[in-house]
Amino acid sequence: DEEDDQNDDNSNTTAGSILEKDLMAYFDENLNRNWRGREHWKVRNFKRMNLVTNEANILAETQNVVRDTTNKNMGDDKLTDAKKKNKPKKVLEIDFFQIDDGFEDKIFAPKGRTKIDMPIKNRKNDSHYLLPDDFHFSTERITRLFIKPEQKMSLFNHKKNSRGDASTRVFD
Amino acid sequence: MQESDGSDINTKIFNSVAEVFQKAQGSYAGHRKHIAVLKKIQSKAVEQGYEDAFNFWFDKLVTKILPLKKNETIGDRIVKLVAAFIASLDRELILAKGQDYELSNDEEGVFSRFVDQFIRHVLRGAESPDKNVRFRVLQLLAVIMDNIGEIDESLFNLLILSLNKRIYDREPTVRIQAVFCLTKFQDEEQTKNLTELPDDEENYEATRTLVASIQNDPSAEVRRAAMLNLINDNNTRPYILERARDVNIVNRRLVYSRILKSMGKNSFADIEPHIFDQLIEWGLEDREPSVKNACKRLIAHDWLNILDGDLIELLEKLDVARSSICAKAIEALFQSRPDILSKIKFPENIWRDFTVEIAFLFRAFYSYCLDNNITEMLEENFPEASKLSEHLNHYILLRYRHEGVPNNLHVGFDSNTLEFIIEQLLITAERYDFSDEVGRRSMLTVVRNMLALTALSEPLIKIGIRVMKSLSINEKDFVTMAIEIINDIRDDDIEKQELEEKIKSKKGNSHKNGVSSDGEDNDKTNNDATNDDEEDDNIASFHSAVENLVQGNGNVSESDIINNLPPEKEASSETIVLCLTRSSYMLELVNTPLTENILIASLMDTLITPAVRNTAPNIRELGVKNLGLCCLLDVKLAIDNMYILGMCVSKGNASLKYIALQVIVDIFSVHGNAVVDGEGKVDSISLHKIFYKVLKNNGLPECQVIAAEGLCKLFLADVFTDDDLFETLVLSYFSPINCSNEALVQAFAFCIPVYCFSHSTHQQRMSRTAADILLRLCVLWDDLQNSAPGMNREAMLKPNVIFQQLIFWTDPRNLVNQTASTKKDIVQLTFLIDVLKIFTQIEKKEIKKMILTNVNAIFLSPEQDYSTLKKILEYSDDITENDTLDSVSKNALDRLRNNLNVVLEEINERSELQTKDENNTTNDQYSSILGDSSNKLSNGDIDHSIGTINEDSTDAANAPNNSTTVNNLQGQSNLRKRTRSETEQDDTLGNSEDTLKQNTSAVTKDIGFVLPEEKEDAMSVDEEDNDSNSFTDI
DNA sequence: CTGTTATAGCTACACATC
DNA sequence: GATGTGTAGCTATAACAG
Repeated sequence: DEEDDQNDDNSNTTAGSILEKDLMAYFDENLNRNWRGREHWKVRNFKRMNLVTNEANILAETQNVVRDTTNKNMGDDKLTDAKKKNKPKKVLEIDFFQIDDGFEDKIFAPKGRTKIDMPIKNRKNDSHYLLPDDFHFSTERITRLFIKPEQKMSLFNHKKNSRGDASTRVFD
Repeated sequence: MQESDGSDINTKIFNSVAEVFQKAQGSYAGHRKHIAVLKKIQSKAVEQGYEDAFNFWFDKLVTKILPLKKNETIGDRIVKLVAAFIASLDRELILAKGQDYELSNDEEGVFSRFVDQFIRHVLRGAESPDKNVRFRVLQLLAVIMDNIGEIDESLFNLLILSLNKRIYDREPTVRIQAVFCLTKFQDEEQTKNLTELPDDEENYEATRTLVASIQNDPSAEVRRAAMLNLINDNNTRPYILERARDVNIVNRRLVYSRILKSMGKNSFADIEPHIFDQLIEWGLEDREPSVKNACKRLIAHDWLNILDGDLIELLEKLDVARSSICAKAIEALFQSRPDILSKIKFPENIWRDFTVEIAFLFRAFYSYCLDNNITEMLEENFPEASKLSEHLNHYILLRYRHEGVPNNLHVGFDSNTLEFIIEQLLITAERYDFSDEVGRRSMLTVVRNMLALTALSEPLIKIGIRVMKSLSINEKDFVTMAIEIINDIRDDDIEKQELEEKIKSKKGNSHKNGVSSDGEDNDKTNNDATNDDEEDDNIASFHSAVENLVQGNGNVSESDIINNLPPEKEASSETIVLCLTRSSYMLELVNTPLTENILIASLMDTLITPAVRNTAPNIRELGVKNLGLCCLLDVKLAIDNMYILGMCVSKGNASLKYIALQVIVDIFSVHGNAVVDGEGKVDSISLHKIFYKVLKNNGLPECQVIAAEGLCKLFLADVFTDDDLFETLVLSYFSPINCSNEALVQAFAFCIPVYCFSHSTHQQRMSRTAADILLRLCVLWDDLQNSAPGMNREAMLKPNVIFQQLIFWTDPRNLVNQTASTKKDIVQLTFLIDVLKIFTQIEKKEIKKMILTNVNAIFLSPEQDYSTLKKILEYSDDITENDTLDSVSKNALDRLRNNLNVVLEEINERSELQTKDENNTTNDQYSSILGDSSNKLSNGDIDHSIGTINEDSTDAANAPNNSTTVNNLQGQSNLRKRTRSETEQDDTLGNSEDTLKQNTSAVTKDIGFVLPEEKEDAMSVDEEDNDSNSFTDI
């Protein structure tokens, strides 16, 4: 616990120094696939930031790695086992000489009540399975001012300064 | 024929064919031989009068492979064998016919009977309940389709009917094969009918069916099959090419890597220009790198090769003058083909003969070299600045004056071409090396005089001003020059008006009072001609000005301009627009505060303020934009104008709203909250209300987007921190009334996660509001499901998905600022507590289930606060006891409770372990700080207290709060339990006095959210909307 | 250089299974 | 309808021939 305490302090100091542009790139990268929003987002976990390199994280990560590798080894064994079981089962051969009377009846059986057609509602789709227009929202876009695009606001690292002021900067 | 002989031969045929099949299933190796054998068996059978027997047994044996599932190698081999056999027979026949052989034994008849029987046979399985059979049947048909020769009409009809049924098979694999079959039945006639005949359910034309599939089939692979096999002509091409926006990545990529590539040179001629542009833009802007790369490769590799490396020709095809995406295209080109860079040369002799393509290449090449620091190329290819300015001047004169320049070379140049060339040169000039003073001065002269031309197009004004900025010594110099140009334009106009008035009054013409130029138009026979005259005048003054400047009399001092008092007459509205356009582009580049910029202050008085008050909408909008730009330079000015800007948003028409809203957001972005709430300032609440109003008004979707994007910015910057406003923001993301506003949805899809994950205070705000958001949306969804059939029920996400979203947004593991304490973060837990708290307000079993089944997505960890976890457990127990749940929900809830117990157990174990290990020292310390932990000291509490002593501000702020809220919650929970049971009893009696009822009624109000006529306060979380309407007065 | 072939590795999508 | 497994269709890299 004491270590945790220590690490907390470290993280607080290092975390503040993440560069704004790295943060912007981070969000742009991670939200690239989710641009359509709504039903199109996937629970894909955000790629964890590897920008912060404080002791706590290294510690935590190494611990995870240790656990992971042990797990992986176990899992690997299981996987390979499973694969070995699966692979040899493909020794199928048909005896074309064996023709019993009824075999065609099964194959050409009437569909009966089995549903072999697509539901009607799936046969037409107004979207035509096309993507919507892409408005390309990005950190670049939301940091620049509407009427003065050359001027960018600094969104992520303003916290330390003063609240309620977006402290704009000008990049030449 | 004797029976014994007959059955003997019959058996023989069966055995022979079966033997072939038996061997052929093992490998592809002997297929050639097998086919020869089969042919031999067949011809022998025919000879002996046993044609039917062969057909019978062949078909029967094929039947055996029909149940084999897709990709079963045995099945595939036999299918191949059949295909190869039939193809071989067909080929033989064609060959024989071609060489006019006498067909001795009716081979043609044998073949067509064989095919006929085979197809009829396999079609028996076309509607088999076994999907594998259906797949194999269609697969067999597909592979023989090319080689079936002529089939009779009844079979043809049967086949077409079957295929048109199977195109709607349940299984995608079957449909894919059906598509393959149908592609063989296309012809030109059908594609014509595509556009000429109306849609018809009973129309079984293959092309029409395929077009329906390419657009409507849910399976990407089916659409892909249709795309790649649909006949490619003028009628079908749009359907194929629109797949460049297919939701499936592979399909999109194939448009570039296959379709367009195979079209080769025809791509340029056969595709309509606007579609062509669109394709390139879609490709180069695609979110998927693989699609983007496919498009880049198409342009930079395939197309350039087709054109023998002729870059200029490629640029012609890309239509550089019209298409804005070309800059990206050529950048990709330079990147992937560095070899062509060295081949690009701009010799002196082509300088006066630029085409749009050369001009574009010139500018793109320059930018690329500059961006990539290829200095040797820069020195080699680009002239000194004074030369550049000369050339620029040459094209400016060509465009804006018709005489005095040798015309013969440029007879074909229209004004658009020239303007494009000028623009390219100016873009180059903006980043040119002007270290040579003579060059700088001459370019400055050219640009200043260009900007004085009243006929100058807006893009040229924009880039001209930018060039002037880059040429200026400092910002003050820049502003001085720009304002001088603006004043000159205005003064000239007024002078001209006065002159004309004199002439008119001399003529005794009565209609002079009509507002200036509008009246003038009547007198002019040809508007263009007059403009040109005017232009010639300008060019004359342009020349004299050049003279002056070259002689060094150029710069007018600041005081000169200020002393040049504004004339009393007003400039014409056209002139005002010219001035405002120039000033806005100037102001966009200015950063020094207004207090140090007296000239701009004067511009405010003479130009901008009157423009804002002007009645002409376009002038007023430009005025507001200019005003906004000035406000960005000065807080005081911003404060003074907040009210008027608010009025513009609340009372103005759509386009005024649109610009004023942007201005307000930008002002907040720059000045923060300093512009509101104070002596003589606008109330921030009133401004919030404006945002609510715009956000809710789906009649103006563009404004909604600005409001949403703007609010997100301001929340991100922590300028705005109001929970209710934030809640409204999130609600509008999920609201069904906004489902068709793509830009809005995308803005939120980007901004909300950025907000939640950028800071823990942001995530806490989401956590605080999330439960209420969820509740409101659940009610809304329920209502939507029960609404009139006309409503689109898909317009809204299901509550379970919304809940998942909210869980994701409140997950502390997604924060960017990952620290060791992240694991202890309880933001998500407090959200869950709130959800469990409002759980009883949800009435529908269906919705309860959707909530509970997702409850386990919450992140639990023994690092988290003990009492909070405990609280969740208590709520869960409460629900289990008092609610009748279906088994799925119950299981989910039990799992949550189980997990909670495990975690709590672990915390207990750890703390016990710790107390043993650490000999009480630290614990004593902390317990004395905690003071009240009378029950077993838990590790969670310790962690928490550490957080409190730490300087971690958020923890410090939250710790006490959380514990109190938790306590309150418990109280409320008990209270609520009672209320709830009472409610259940009272429900039938219609008692509506308790708080719960109040809540529901509040919620019912929100149903108006869906119904446009009642939408007024539907979305707004803000309760009293009607009190202070600061912006509706006046 | 350009194009082909072989190889391994990757990811979004499809399929199977419960 | 959520899950895990399988696979199509690349992408990258190298070696090699033309």
